[in-house]
Amino acid sequence: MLKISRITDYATVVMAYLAQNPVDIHNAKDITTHTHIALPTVSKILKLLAKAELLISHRGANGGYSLAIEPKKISIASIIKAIEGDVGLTECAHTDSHCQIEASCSIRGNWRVISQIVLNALEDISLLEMVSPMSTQSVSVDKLKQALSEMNTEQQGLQDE
Amino acid sequence: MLKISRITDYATVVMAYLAQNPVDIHNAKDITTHTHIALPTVSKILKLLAKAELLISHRGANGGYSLAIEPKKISIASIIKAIEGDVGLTECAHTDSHCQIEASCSIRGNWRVISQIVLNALEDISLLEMVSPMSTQSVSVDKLKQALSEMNTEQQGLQDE
DNA sequence: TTTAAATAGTACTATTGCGGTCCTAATTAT
DNA sequence: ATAATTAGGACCGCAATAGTACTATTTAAA
Ligand code: FES
Ligand code: FES
Repeated sequence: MLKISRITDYATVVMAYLAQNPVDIHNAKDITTHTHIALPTVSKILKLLAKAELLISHRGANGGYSLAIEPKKISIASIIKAIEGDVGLTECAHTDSHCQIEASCSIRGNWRVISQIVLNALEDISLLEMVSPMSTQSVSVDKLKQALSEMNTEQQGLQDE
Repeated sequence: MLKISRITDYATVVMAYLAQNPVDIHNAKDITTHTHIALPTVSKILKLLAKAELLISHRGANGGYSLAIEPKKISIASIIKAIEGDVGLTECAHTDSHCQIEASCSIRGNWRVISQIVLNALEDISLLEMVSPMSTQSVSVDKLKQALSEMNTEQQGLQDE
């Protein structure tokens, strides 16, 4: 259903929590108690985030994790990528796809473009924004829509030539 | 991995095929042979699309399906919705969510907003565009990105007040 | 130097969701 | 009447995912 896996969702929760104290080091247990996500799950998430270099891990006693860069510079897209690997909206859009109907499919390329558009949208939302509440009926959406329709008409022109 | 289910992907293929002959009535068998998607699967997809009123079904002998409205007016988002029901990027973003950490989760609202943004992007891509090839490195992406970053800085302002 | 606290890495299981199939009823042109 | 179709479910098996557990490694502190 065009959705992100739950673990990824949890990852954003964890990151959001850490973003509230960007400097401090938090260990897994601490994060568990504050986010109410099961300890093993938190642990798993933290490892993935560290591997993706969004977090810095501090091993040994008094260890834990801290943000690698400031919340403003961390995009939602980067968190998603950290957990889910490379993202494509459709199965077939991936490079190594072996879709059965691939031969007679004319829209694969287009899905790639669309994936990019969505990714770009997520790339431009930072963790910082995630922490503070967004305005639900923000002007932004209208603005976005306008930009998109402009882009569409332009493309239309390209296609017609 | 932030992906659309394969059936939805197939649905776009079916719709794209129909869009090439917007007037004609095609039955399931015809569509199967042209798209190379298995017959039962095609059948299933067609039913869903008809239920969502994207297609008109003609029952009985010589029956089949035809587009309910012109390709230009059919958005990718509407196709996705037809197959996958209401869309939300995260599990919890749905109304009837019973996420365990719901109580202590501060970002649920924001995920709703983000879902909306993505949806809007898909809302503005029509089936017509899906049929003709999009330019892969289109100017549009840059334009979109620009619009988004503008929107971000504006929001930043809102938050700081 | 020893101990305890913490992460790294990996392997495992259970469950859910999804893709795909099939069957019966209802409808309609011939 | 008959044949061709869609409507609407029920159904199953697989694969991906969520969640757990265990061992090795690292490091601060006693
Ligand atoms: S649907 Fe698989 S390649 Fe187009
Ligand atoms: S993660 Fe479920 S409500 Fe926020």
